[in-house]
Amino acid sequence: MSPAIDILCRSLSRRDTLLPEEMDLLARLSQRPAQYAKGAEIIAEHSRPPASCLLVSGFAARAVSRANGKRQLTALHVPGDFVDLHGLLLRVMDHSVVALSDCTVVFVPHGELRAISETAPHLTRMLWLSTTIDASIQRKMTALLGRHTPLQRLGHLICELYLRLEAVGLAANGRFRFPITQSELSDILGLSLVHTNRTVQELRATDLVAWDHTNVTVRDFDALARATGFDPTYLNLTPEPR
Amino acid sequence: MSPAIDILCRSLSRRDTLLPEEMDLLARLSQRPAQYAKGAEIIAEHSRPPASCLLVSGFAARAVSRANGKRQLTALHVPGDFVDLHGLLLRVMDHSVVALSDCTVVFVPHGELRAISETAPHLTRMLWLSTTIDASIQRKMTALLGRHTPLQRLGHLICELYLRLEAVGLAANGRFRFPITQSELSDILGLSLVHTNRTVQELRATDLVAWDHTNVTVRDFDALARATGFDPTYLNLTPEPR
DNA sequence: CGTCAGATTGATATTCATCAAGATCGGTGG
DNA sequence: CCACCGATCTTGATGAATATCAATCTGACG
Repeated sequence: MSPAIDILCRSLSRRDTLLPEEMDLLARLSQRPAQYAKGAEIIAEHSRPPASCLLVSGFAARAVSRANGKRQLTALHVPGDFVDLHGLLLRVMDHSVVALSDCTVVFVPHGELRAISETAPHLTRMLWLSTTIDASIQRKMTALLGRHTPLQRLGHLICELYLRLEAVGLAANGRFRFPITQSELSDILGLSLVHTNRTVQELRATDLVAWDHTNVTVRDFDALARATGFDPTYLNLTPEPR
Repeated sequence: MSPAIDILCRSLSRRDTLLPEEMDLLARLSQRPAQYAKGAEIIAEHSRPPASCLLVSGFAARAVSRANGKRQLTALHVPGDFVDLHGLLLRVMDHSVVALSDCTVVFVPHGELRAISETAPHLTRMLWLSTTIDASIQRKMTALLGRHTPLQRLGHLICELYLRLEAVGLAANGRFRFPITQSELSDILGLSLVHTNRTVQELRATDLVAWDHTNVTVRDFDALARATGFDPTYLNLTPEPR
């Protein structure tokens, strides 16, 4: 099995059992691999992609740019995320997808995904599920931006990322690589660069998290979760019949 | 056909053609009707609903409440919205749904929706689509809270609501009913009540919108859209093969 | 007429953005 | 090896945006 499908299966299997024949269907999908350097645009806003992009390694984000030069990163993606699976249904991209680090992706043609939706109901629901989990995360982001302090937003983001990365085997013992600049972080948190810097320092001062440039170490996950109101329900990391 | 299924079909048909036999499948779904008074909780956070809620009349919202008493309304729902269709896959609610006005809803059992997903691929994609449009709207909300001024958030919300209500026949000639208190509005916009009040006044002062308690009149939609950066792409109101 | 929810206003405190400099660090050419 | 450079991080100072507090106003309704 290709690394791309392997990590996708790992991600989906955390939510419900995938049958061998379902994994097989996934393994037989066409894959057009591609590499993007940090900062590159993977999918352009307003484009009509003919294939969906599965992130295999690196960090990517959905981005909305404004006329005044401001930018909001509305979602952060980790390996195993089927970043624009929804493009299968939405057709026209209402945002762009950018590489926050060097990224490896594969593109899977919409036609073949649609074929799965015609013939494999449970696997279709698993793909549907993956878009609804994305939506759950998005909802949480909305609540964070609306009613949480900068420190809570940042701490919550760290908790979330840790669990998401752990689910695909990319984090353990409280540690994960997070190669992101504070400027990009400010576009996620909806803050100015200066304020983001001060918030990172504030988080460090709590001693709950150590953050040395590209490595984040969560020293006390439970305390961090408590302090930021983190409740992992929305990540749906419990296997359920779907 | 029941009013519930009628309005659902009207909403879906704006996105792609529904075949008569697909409408038929929807019409044969069991419906448990229910009424909720303004302020009532329709679905509780952390519950495991056995059915999904279709909003037939009135306004509802997803709500996330915080320990400190603050509340964020992460999404606004209008008639025709299948408010918690995603509950079919997510199982456990990570937020509550509340009635912002008196509401009529019907509940459709998950078992029957799952049956559709087993036998009617295109209709399944249409339901999937409806959850991804919800997600698009949520993404937009995130961008609004992160990088837009209060006045832009409010104006953008008005533009969006107008088009969504028009799509199901509940708005015309720039007018629609919007029975919401400024306190609730502040929970949508992520602002304090006082600041929300001043923002509403600021919007009125532009003369682009008249707002007399429960009736909103958009005087110049294009100008309002321009001023708030509104681009309707994300609402997917164009029919496409899905 | 009294009451109550919602809208509005003014005053003040806090948070956050912006502006303008430095400091740090890895890489690169001489 | 060293001087330089650009990207990133950090700091201080200032002003604008927003929250909070405390009234007051308004209209619907018993």
